Amino acid sequence: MFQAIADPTRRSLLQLLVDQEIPVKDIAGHYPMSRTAVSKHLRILSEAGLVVERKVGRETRYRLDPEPLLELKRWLAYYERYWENRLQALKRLVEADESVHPRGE
Amino acid sequence: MFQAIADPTRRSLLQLLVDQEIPVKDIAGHYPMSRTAVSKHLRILSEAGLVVERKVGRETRYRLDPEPLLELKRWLAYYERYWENRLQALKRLVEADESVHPRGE
DNA sequence: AAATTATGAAACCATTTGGTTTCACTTATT
DNA sequence: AATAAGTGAAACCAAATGGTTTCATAATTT
Repeated sequence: MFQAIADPTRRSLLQLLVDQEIPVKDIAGHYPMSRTAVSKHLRILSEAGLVVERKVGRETRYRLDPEPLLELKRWLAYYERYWENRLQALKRLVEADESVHPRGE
Repeated sequence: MFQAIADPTRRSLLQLLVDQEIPVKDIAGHYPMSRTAVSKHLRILSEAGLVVERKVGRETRYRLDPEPLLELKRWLAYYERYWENRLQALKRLVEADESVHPRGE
């Protein structure tokens, strides 16, 4: 999953597929690379579960499945409190300084 | 940044440096690879701003700087509403089903 | 039935990545 | 002053990555 979203093209694909189901040909139209290359990116996203494919006639349509991003959210939540600590420490510094140099002085 | 956290060793390093400042030698002790390899991972994290280095005598100590993860949080927030939509859709389905098969039946 | 369209698989290629070993350099320690 | 310790830079290597082109196959259109 982390690997899947590491590539900028793939992140762009996720955004494109956010609430539409699009066939490979049309997806590829948005990118400067070959259709095959796009197809390979889609496969990687699919293996990460970030995208769902559905065959309709001779085309394969893809759409976003954001569910695996929950893992990322959990991972991130772990660090969130640390940067909150940092921000709070900063805030305390600012406030301490204000008691010495009150606003409007 | 996305690239930096794509590697499992580097994610592990972030966790290790969460609230300690540790010299390279000690960091490397936690990993099966060479000190040089760990050092290269640390450099990548450092370039992404996820880690801060400080030279103390002959050693270089590292600690986490979670600030760049804010970008990840923002990226994630964009998709958050989509999976919330999905969860709500699921919830509606379950509730609709319960009106047909009430609980305790 | 023949031609066209949409696609993935395969073979290939250059570059990046994650690792190694060796070496030089700076900072302790004895 | 000599030795040891902590580190990064450099050269090197195998494997992974992101791309290409070509080909086979299945579905659609004519």
